[in-house]
Amino acid sequence: MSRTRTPLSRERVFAAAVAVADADGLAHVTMRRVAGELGVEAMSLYHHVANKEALLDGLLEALMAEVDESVAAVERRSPEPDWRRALRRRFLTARSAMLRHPWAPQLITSRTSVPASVYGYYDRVLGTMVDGGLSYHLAHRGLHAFGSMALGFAQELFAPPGGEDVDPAAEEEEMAAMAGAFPHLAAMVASEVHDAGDEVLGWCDSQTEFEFTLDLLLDGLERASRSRDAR
Amino acid sequence: MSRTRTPLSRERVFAAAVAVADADGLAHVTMRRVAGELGVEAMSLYHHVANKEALLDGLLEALMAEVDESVAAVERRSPEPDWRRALRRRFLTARSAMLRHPWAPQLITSRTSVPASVYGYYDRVLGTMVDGGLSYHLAHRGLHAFGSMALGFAQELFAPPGGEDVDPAAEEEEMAAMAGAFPHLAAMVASEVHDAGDEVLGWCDSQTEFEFTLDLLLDGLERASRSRDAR
DNA sequence: ACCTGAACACCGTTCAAGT
DNA sequence: ACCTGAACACCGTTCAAGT
Repeated sequence: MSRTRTPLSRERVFAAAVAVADADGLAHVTMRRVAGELGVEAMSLYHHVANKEALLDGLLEALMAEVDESVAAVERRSPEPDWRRALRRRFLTARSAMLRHPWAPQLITSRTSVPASVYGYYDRVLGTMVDGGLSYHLAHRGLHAFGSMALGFAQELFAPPGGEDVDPAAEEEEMAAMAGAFPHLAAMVASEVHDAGDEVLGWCDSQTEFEFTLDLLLDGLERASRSRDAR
Repeated sequence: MSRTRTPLSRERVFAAAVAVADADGLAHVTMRRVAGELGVEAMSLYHHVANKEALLDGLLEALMAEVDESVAAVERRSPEPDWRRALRRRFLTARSAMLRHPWAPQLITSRTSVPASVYGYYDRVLGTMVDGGLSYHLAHRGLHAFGSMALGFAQELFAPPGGEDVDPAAEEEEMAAMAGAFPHLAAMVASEVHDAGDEVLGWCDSQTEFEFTLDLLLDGLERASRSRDAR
């Protein structure tokens, strides 16, 4: 039994946190559980992270590192001079990275302070807009307009982030109640399902919706840039 | 000491939950704390709500009831036939209601299933678009594009929902680090502060940004509607 | 220096017991 | 029918103690 005790480190702690979140969802990322993943007691973690907040900050840092890598890889392969196309592709790349970690949106929205890695990412987004000819004023508005879309996810109210336990029975029940109580939604579902021929619960193609909204914002920003500077 | 024990009820429980959230933030909305607010033991709550999830669902229902009231009051006072102006005003009314409860965004994004009251609200938003001449297909895209903006809040990454404890020292420190490490963000802040003459931390007018993004989306939807149906 | 056991003050929730 | 006390299995965190 040569239990070669690899010494703990911040990196190992954060990697374990990612593993737990991927496997069981964000709610299971507890000091005790992450420690268990490393074959150690909960209290040992406190030698490497100040407290649970710091653990979650590190979890977000690890996630952003993965996003940054994905984005950099794509942009190295084929540089894109047009700012709109560059941002579009970058956000969709971020999205594909985020989709591998369905707990990401909930983690980001729960953080009260944004770690440096997120600032770094947004700094590059801003740089792309300014290099593309947008004023700082309009680029600033662009940052706000994109919001979390820059990181690859929209505020999807009817398709929650997931990662936690989703009750399909409750969802079914909601759908049934919906048909009776909400005439416009029911008519819309009927109309869209008719066009798509898809099954009822799969009719929202969030990838398509994401791209549609993104293009609405990109087009609007460019139009504002071409006419006069906004406001 | 005539402790006139008003009997518990779902309504009283949810109202107490709102009071706790308003006073101390969402994290303090616990079974024990809400019960304490009502002068009762935690276990008594279980006679009126199934569990904590149900308590949070009720909290959201109470919030939506307030939003619905605000919106209905405005729309009774002065009906608005134009769908864009109607939605714009409705979302801004929702926003002013949400701003009274800074814990609202976090509550909504944390919910894994959306309660009926939210469906009702979105059903009316959809109805407004369809009555305004948008196809169900485009109106569906509109619902996704608005996302949480329909409820009055954007995914503000650099101005977190708040309600919980915010550490001003840490924020100060982040700002200082930003200036050195993130050239584009630093230049943007400098440029915007110069134009506005405002203090450093107050330069993001989220009301203005919210309206700008909202108009970008409304304009884009109308343009898509006027040309041909999207996609 | 790094890890740990026991302890503290909290959680949500169950269950048998009170009125 | 409605409320409760004690208990259980969890949290994050502190602190004195081990190696």
